[in-house]
Amino acid sequence: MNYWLLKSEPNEYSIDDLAQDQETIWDGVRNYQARNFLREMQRSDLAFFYHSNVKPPAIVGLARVIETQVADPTQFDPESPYYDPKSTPDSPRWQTVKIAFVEKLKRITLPQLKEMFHPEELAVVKKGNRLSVMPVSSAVAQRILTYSN
DNA sequence: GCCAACGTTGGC
DNA sequence: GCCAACGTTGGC
Repeated sequence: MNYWLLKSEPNEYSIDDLAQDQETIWDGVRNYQARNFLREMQRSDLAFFYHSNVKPPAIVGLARVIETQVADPTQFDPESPYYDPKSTPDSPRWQTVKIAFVEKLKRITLPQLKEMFHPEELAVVKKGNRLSVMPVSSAVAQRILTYSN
């Protein structure tokens, strides 16, 4: 089983939104590196839910991957800001996953994460990192879970 | 609000 | 295929 980190701006979609919805399709990712990680995800993988673009940014919860290789529906929707006219239902360009709410965690802020981990251990503490989907090693994941329980 | 980092676009 | 210009992310 693998661990991941998913960034979201809470004014777009927060952990409370996920707690209310219980599950959601992680749509709107339009970065190839992030998509490649989404393609690697397997059912029952766990993802840390991270709030970005707020003060302070923080890990706030946990989600579980419940369905993989989901074609992002927004790529076919001309009304969506994520519409991709070059993508067809026969060969969708953007795959994602469906995730389910697991729990809210005791918040770990970015400054705290920087104290706990080196940039090589956890990409989200690296300066200038803009990737919205990234892997987390199980050693790092265990330390986060221990800290926030 | 600023701006560093970095991905994407498009002219050549 | 290079790279300058441009746009976006996201911490500060």
